[in-house]
Amino acid sequence: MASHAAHRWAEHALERLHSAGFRRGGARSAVVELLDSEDCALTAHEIEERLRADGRAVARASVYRALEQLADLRLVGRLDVGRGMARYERLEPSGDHHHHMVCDSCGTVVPFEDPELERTMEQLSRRVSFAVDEHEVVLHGACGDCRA
Amino acid sequence: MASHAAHRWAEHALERLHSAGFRRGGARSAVVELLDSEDCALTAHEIEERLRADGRAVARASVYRALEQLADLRLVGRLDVGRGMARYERLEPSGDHHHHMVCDSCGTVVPFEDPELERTMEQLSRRVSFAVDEHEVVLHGACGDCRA
DNA sequence: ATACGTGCAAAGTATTTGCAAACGG
DNA sequence: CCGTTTGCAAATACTTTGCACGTAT
Repeated sequence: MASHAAHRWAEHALERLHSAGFRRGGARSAVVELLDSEDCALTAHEIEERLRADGRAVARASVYRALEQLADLRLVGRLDVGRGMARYERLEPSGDHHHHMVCDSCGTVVPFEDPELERTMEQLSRRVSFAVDEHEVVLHGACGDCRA
Repeated sequence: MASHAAHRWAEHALERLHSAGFRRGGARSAVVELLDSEDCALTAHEIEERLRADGRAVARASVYRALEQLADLRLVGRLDVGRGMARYERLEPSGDHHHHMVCDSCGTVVPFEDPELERTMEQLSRRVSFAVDEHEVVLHGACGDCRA
């Protein structure tokens, strides 16, 4: 899965955690490694599940704690697609990011990128009264399979 | 507050509920009236609170049940801005809608409209693999007060 | 009169927190 | 060694559900 750029995000993240004064514990590192290997947002439950499947079981509380710390350092993004549970994914230091489509019948979450959308959001951000530092776009609808 | 168009949304909603086979109960009607008088998304808790303040106390469960029914009929929209609780607001039959800016330090939610954004979203919706029937845009950042 | 609607209390789910034991630096 | 990190279990917060009673039609 992790076929992405030069120095993996995991390295960057662990480094940044270290420089922020965090020690290198097993649970947190496992969460970082897992997020590095996934290209789209996972729920805390999915993260716990996959770590257990990989033989690196980590307590649920530790997953949440790691995600909170990572989110505070802006190393991961928290995403809400309206199914009662938050999703988390790594944030590229480059600022590169995607948005999400959610199938309201089966729940599948699919990422998409759109430069035109980014351009519009950029301009919009300058026009509004808030100091915007992040934006989130979610499309709701039916995926290919569910249109049948 | 409710200074909006011709026949109020409340009438439209109650009518539609009726034609969908729902009886005109007190709790649900109170929720409909309240949503009619508010121009932006409220949490279930805020709705319960305001109804109580208005002397029309409604059980929490009834608030949730009413909101679910209204959402199913697409009379209200459910919105998640990432603070652990859902927000609800009326949906105009015309399709007119706004999006939201969330202040990450104080939690304030402020609505905004942007025709250019709508145009972009419209085009984007035709370009993707899903059959999109709704979209949601959330800007995160700092409101005027919190930038101090 | 007969279902549907409502309130209350209890059950669920997702997430957070307290605490003692394990561990990194 | 000492303070951080972790796991476990209990606590919280929001939302849903079961049931008995009230109410609209």
